[in-house]
Parts: sequence; structure tokens; C-alpha cells
Amino acid sequence: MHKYSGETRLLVATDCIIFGFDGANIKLLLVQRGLEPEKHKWSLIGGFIKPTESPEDAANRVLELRTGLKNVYMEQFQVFGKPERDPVERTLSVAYFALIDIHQYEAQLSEEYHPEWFLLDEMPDLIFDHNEMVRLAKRQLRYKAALHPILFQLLPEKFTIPQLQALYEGVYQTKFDDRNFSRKLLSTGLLVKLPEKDKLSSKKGAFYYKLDQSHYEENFESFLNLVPNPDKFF
Amino acid sequence: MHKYSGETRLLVATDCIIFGFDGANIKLLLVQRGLEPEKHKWSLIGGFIKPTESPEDAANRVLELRTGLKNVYMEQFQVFGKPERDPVERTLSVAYFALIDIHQYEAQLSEEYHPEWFLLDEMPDLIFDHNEMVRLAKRQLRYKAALHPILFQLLPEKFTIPQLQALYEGVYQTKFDDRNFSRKLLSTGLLVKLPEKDKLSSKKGAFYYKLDQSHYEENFESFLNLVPNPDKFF
DNA sequence: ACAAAAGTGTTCTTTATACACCCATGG
DNA sequence: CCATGGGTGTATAAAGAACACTTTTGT
Repeated sequence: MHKYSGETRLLVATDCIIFGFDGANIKLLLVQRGLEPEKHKWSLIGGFIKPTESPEDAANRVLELRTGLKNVYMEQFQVFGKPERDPVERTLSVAYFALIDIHQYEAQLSEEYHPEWFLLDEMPDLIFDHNEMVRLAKRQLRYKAALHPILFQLLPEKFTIPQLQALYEGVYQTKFDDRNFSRKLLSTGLLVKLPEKDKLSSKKGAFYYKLDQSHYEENFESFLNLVPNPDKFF
Repeated sequence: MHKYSGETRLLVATDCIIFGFDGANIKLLLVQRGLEPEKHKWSLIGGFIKPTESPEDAANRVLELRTGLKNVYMEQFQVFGKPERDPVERTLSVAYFALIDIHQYEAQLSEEYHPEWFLLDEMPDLIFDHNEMVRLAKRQLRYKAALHPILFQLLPEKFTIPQLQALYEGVYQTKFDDRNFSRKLLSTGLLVKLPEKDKLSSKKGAFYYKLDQSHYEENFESFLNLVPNPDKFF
């Protein structure tokens, strides 16, 4: 069984920083830890890697178990491995961040684990090094979103330009000029205008758009400059 | 000892993709594997994580053991964790890429493990998934170097603009316009002109420059556009 | 004197920013 | 009819790309 003799085997977990957007604010999905120590303290959604699964598999399994959601945008961003990070027993954690459409999630709520959404600035203190994980995930999200169109993963299929702008403004905690924002986003060619309007948030109504899926996939790796003055956010 | 009962512990290694630059070409440092299977086949430099060290610690320890070098620029970039990636026993690997000044290395050569430098296009086939690790490390290097001034880590303290350009051209396997290149690099304010010239590579001689260390550290996270048309490299 | 590499300047095009008005509609 | 949010246009500034000639000096 153990063929590299003399080496120490370690527990390896995945933890997932799950971002959601409710149309107005960015939120984070947290659960209460089910075991001692720090039982009932808030925690990221995570779990141990099983012998037959990759870290990706584990992250997807845990995410589905806790939220009911599959095929979620997820990105590995850092291994956390300080020997003392989990006081129970040494555990490495492969951290992922995930982006989900918060309304789609609500429909599939996993009753058993009752996770809850928190506003970024109303988050409770988290167990272990999870606060640090969140800090770095937010940073990574800003970094990646400044260059690549990942934030669409947080929106429903149909969305308006004002919604999209609110999303970017939430991520970067700032206001962008509407005229320049819509021009920039439209100029990427990623958006397809739909004939319908969203009449909920204004009298005039705002046109819905959807992603041009093939254009999106082709240009995903390109360096798009989606955020003005990105430097100031790092 | 094992306090999370019922969970499986795994071997965790680090592997390091070590890039060097000899003034003309980018190279990769490889060693021959010391144990079966695939003994004597070429491999990245790596080793198992010990119970008391973080992945970073392990990567640094292994690097020093094999090359004699400390305080090397190193960046974690991906965990490789397919269950079958090491046929001997399941092993996760935390991959790092490192950038070192090849001439500094030569002075500190570790006799015991006789690692060797290979040109990127003359590399032997590597064990396990190390070919894939190298592919992704090259990609990551290009990505990061297009935005941040990391390639200076591959040069000696004093370097000339033509050397710097040859380095960038090596990383991106293309030619850049000299006039635009030097203007762009000088405009970053990262370079300090020295009064001496390097007379080895031309009759006229090229002025040496060094990094403005404080400016370098302050601007490291900024989005610099160091590479023309970066999109085409991904 | 010439070959070989270093260094510098100008124009043009593209992109980014700043800013101000008209539009559509529900109440 | 007017308040509210949606949508568009233009002028200026900055950055990027393309391109050609002069300088230095070892041989």
C-alpha cells in the first residue's frame, strides 16, 4: 500500500470561496462547522479529498453536496499549507473560488447543511485561516476579472447593462462612468442584445443581453481591459 | 495522532520548474530520477513535503539541496492531483516555478545530483505528468511576465537592454521592435543606467542597467504592459 | 573604411478618459 | 407632466505600433 516508504502522508482538503451576486451586492456562502473544535463557528465550504478523486473532483463533490449545484465556474487559486493551520491535525487545503448565480442557487438549496449568504462587509470571523483565504480569493477575483470576462458567471443568462455595471462596481467597490462602461463592454463583442426589456428596476426599462457563447469561449484567455485604472485596486 | 478519523492521508510532493537564462536562451533545469520506476529518466526537481514544513518550505529545501541556491524567486502555480499521476503511489504535487540567474547557479553547482540545463526545444521526455507541468509553467511564465517585471530575476544584477530584449524574445519566441522595446522598458522607471558598458557583445558596447529596487517592489503588482500584443501568445 | 550592434525620433493609429444631453415611461 | 433611470455622442489626452537613420569602434 505504502510504496514510498519513510515519507509522511498528510490530510488534504479543499475549501471553496463561493461568490454570489444578488443583483445589488456580492455575497459569500458560508456554513457552520459541524465538529469540534470551533463547532458552529462559520467556515468556508470544504471537505477532505478521497483516495480516488482529484482536488477538482473533491471541490465539485463538496460544492454539490452543500449547495446542490453542478457545473459551476471554479478555479483553483492557492494551496494553503502552513503546518499549524488546522489545530486538530495537519491538513493541507487546496483553495478554489467559485462563481454562481445566486438565484439559481436558491432554487436548489441543500436543506441539510443550511449554508448562508453574507455580504462581504458583514462577514463573521471564520475558523482557522479561512479569513486569509477569503482575502486572497477577493484579490484573485479582482485580478482575474480585470482581464477576463469571468464575472458573467455570477449573472443569470439574461442580464442588463446596468446590472452588469452594478456587479463590477460591487467587485471593485467603486463607481464607473456609465457611458464608458457600457461602451467598453459592448465593444468586446461578447454581448448579444435581446429584444426584451427588464422593467423591474426602472420605468423606461433596460434591454436584456446574453453572452455570445462562442465568442466568449474564444476570447476568454485574451487580455481584455475591462476595468479602468486596474492598478489602483491592488 | 490521526484525529480526523476515517479520512485518507496522501503523499504530497513539490515539483519545481526551474527556468534559467544564459544570455541567449531560456533553459530548464532537470535531474535524473534516482529510483524505480523510470529510474534515470529525466524529471523535474522535487521532493516530498515533511510533516513540519509548508509546501513553500519544502520547495525551497529541495531547491537548495539540488542546486545550492537560496532566496530564489519562486511562485506556486498549480496543484497536480490526478489520482493516477504517480504510478507508484498516489501523490499530490504542488508545482512551483523558479527563476534563477544561470551563472550564479553554475558557481554553486551541487555535485551530488548533477542536474543539467536543457534548452526548451531540446528537452527530453519527462516522467509522469512533468511534461504537462512544464507546459503550464511556460504558459504561466508568459502570462505573468506580460504584466509584471518578473523576468529580471533571470538576469544578473547588471544587464544591458539588448540582453533584456533577448530574454523577452526567448520567453515569447518572437522578435520585438528594438526602439519600442527599449522605450517601453525605460518608461517603466524600473531601470537605472550605470556608467559602465558591456563590451563583450558588440564593438560599440551597451550600457549596463540595474533594477531600481524600491521602485521595483512598489510597482511589482501594477499592470505593466511589457509585451506588445500579448493576446497572441495564449 | 566597413561591418556589426547600439541608440534615438517621428508619425500615425488606437484606446482611454472626461464630460452633457435626450429618451421612454409609470406614476 | 415630471421624476427616474436608460441610453447615446464628442472632444481631448495618452499609449501603442510602425518605421529609418546615425553613432561607435574593433578589425
